[in-house]
Order: sequence, then structure tokens, then C-alpha cells
Amino acid sequence: MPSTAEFAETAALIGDPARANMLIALMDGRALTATELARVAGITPQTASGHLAHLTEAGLLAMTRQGRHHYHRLASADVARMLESIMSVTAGRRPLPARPARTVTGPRDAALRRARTCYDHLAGQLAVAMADRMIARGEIELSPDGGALSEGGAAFLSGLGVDLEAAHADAMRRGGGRIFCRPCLDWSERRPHIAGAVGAAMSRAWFAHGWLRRIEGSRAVTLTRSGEMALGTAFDLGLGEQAA
Amino acid sequence: MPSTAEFAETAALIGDPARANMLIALMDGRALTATELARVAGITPQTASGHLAHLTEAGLLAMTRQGRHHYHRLASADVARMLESIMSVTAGRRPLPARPARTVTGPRDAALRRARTCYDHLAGQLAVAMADRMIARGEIELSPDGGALSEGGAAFLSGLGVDLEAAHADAMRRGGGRIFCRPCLDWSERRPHIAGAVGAAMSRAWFAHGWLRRIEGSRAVTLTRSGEMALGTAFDLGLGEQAA
DNA sequence: ACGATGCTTCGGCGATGGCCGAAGCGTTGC
DNA sequence: GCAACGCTTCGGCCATCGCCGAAGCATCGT
Repeated sequence: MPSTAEFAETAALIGDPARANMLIALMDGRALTATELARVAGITPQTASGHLAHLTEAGLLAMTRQGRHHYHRLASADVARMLESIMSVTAGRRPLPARPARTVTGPRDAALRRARTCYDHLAGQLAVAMADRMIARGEIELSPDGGALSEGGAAFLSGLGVDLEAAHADAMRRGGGRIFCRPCLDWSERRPHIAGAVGAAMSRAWFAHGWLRRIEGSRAVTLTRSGEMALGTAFDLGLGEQAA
Repeated sequence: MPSTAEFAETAALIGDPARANMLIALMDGRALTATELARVAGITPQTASGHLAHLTEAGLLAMTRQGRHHYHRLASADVARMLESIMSVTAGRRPLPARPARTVTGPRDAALRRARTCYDHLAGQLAVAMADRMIARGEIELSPDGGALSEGGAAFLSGLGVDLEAAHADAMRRGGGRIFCRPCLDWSERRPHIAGAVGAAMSRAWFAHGWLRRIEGSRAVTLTRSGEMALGTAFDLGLGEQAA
């Protein structure tokens, strides 16, 4: 069992504002360079370097060198889950303590709320809407303790080119069981969406099919023309109103 | 969505050694007084009081007054899950960095490793053994993304007096779905056991039947005579060798 | 009513740790 | 090769925050 000192050290590492900003920036699953992370955190590269060394040492980040660039990413899905749970607790405390107007909008925030990545899966209105449709059709179930695909849900996703075999292998070492997924609370929507191995497989499939594209330098993603067609039909999304 | 500053504040709150010790002490789900928590953290009551005020303010703890005693407990299962995930990440980093001998034993540690509470469910060798038996019989499935009871598992637990209706209501607002549970990594065993609503219901049932009893002033619990009989039979536990 | 107990607030001390400027390596590209 | 770039290490400044002693407020017991 980890000593209480190590436990506190992990949390303290996350608890510094600069480091927290870096970790949150990495929650979309990409790997960023030290300088990029310094910009995100609003500090100089030399300060960021120290922070990154600590985070890597503690096993929260993993680093791969590519020429003179050092790419940092979250060390594991476990770390992403942990950050997500801290997010969840933080989000669930005070409704409106002081400033009720700051939370509202922002120009590029609109794109983020619409669709974005969350480590290895999708979040935002789009992801919540997909989860809602699948729940309504009985294709998936989500609860605070976990979730699972029904037979129909597995068939539906397979038909869309989602590799459930890989997802299954990811999640369960032994074969033959249920295909589990995991709910992930969406901060902007305050509703669960599909995470875990299934959510990751769905995200991979949409990107592979060219239905989804990353927006440069942001966690936000956008539906392509073909994505609107395919996913709009498959998930019954009312995509008429926003001609982006 | 929570600001990154609030996110960092939550983590920083957990990151102080004294506060971390208090939070870990509360992970067994009990409510402790300020003075007790001060002792746990190795600080004076006035310092503890400040810490507890901050933790309560941030929504990590809840406080109920009973005469001159102030009882503090974790504010929600969400907080417990968060602490657990931090534990998990912390545990999963360095195998044996420096001292290979310190992790080993300890007199009262033996009882803790055998069986203890973990917020609202059970952990330790006993809990892992129960989970193993149920998995082997196909009564339950556990994966990193979640878990579920099979029909047989539900029948088995119902026969042991576990109130799955209540667990089900706990976990799912809507009726009619699968009964999910959640895996929880055991630090001493490094193996998953049954958490979530099902795990909580099991724990409640064992205590209600008098099969399990808390050890005073510790997270450890002990099997009673009748508990050895009932659970030993139901879960096929090899209880011959340790005549406690 | 009185002292004892549990908890809290206040004030000041001390240390941990984040921050940057400057300088030192390694890689890339001209 | 040299210059530019990315990252790291080193040194010292400064703020934050945890800590306790002392004192103040509630509650319980006699």
C-alpha cells in the first residue's frame, strides 16, 4: 500500500496551479512539448521544465524525445481517470458562489462545448447526445458504478466500424464477458457520456473514418461533412440548425 | 466547468500531508471528531480545526455537530472514489525504489490486510477472496471500466440477505437496468474487489447479520463465529488454517 | 454555578517551494 | 562550422502556508 506521504505527494503535485494547468491541457490525450506546456501554464520554460521533471518522476507523465523536442503526455488512462475524478468533485461543489456571469460563454468556448476530446474519448454536446440516443434505444446502460453495451448496442457500433474486439481486449484480459464502458461526467453539460474502452474505440473509429477532425491547437473537434451525414443519421442528431 | 484554479485548489487541499492523513483516515466511511483527526495527523487540535474548515468549505468533508463534538466525514461517495483513484495512481508507480523491507509487515497491519472497510464496502484479503469466488462462478464480472452481476450472482446475493433493490435504486435513478458494481483496487492485495452500490449493500448485509464486526479504533473488521460459518460456506473460503 | 472538555479564532514564527535570470548541454539547419 | 532553437540546471529572491501558543466560545458534568 502506498504510504500516506506518497499519497499526499501525488495530490500536492497536482495541486500547484501551473502543474494543474499542464495536466488539464494534457487531458485531451495529446502529447505536448515543454514549451507549449509552459505557455499553457503561463510560466517560463525553465520553470516548466522543473515541474515536468517532477511529474514524470512521480509517474503522472510520460516523456518521449523526438529530436530537440520533448513530448509529454499523461502516463496512463489511470492518471486520466484520476484527474477526471478530481474534476468531478470540484465541479460538484458550489453552484454559484460569487460571479454568476463568468461561467457563461466565450467565443472559442462554443466549439469546446460542442465537441472535444477527453483523454481517449469524446465529450461535449455531441458525445452526450450520442450517449442519450444509445440509452434511449436500449443499446447502452450507464450508472455511476459503470456501464455496459447490450447486444443491440454492440451490433450498432460494429456496423459503424467500431472495433469492439480491440476495446474488449483492452478492458478485459479474459475473453467472453460483457463489454463494459465507463461513464464520464461532462463539465459543460453536467451529464454522462461514454468513456472507457468503448468510448475510446468509438472516438478512434470516427477519426479513422474522417468523420471527425481536430481543430488545430485546441481540444475542440469538429464534425466533417461526411461525419454529419454518417453520425447524424446513425445517432438521429438534429443537425439541421447549425450550419457551421 | 470548474476553473483550473478550483481544480488545483481541490488537489492542493488533498496534497498537504496532515490533511491527507485525515482524509485517508476517513476513507473507511466513519465520522471522526476533530481531536481524533488531529491525533491521526499528528498535529494540534487548533491546526486541525483550520484544515477541517478548509476541507468542509471545499465540499470534501461534511460536518455534523453532536453536543460539543463535531463529527467529520467524507462528503460523498464521489470524494471517496476520487481519493481511491489518487491512491491507485500513487500505488502504481515505483515497484521498489529504495527500501524493500519497510512495506512488509506490522502487528496490527495483519488485521488490516485481512479485512477492512473502504468507505462503504469491504477490502482486504477477505473481500478479494469473495470477489474471486464470485468471478470464478460466473456470478459477477469486473473490468477496469466497471462490472456487473449476472442473474446467478443476483440470486446468490439475495439469498444471503443482500438488499439489491436498495443497491439498484442507489446506482440507477431509472429502473429496469443491469445491476452494476464497481471494481476497487486493493492496495495490500493489488487485486480488484467489489465496490459501488453492490459492494456497499454486501457490506451492510454482513454487518446487519452480525457476520462482521468493527475492531475498535481501526479500519479493520473481523469475522464473527457466525460470519465464519455463513460466509465461509457461501464463498468457499478456506477458513480452516487461521483460528483467530 | 463552576470547572472541565471540545472546538474555534487570532497572531506571529519559520520553512517549503514556486518563480525567474543566467548559463550550460544537445539537436537542427544553414 | 556557426547560429538558432529547445530544453535543462543552478542560484537566489520572495510569497504562501502550515504550525503552535494563547485566548475566546460553546457544551457537558457535577
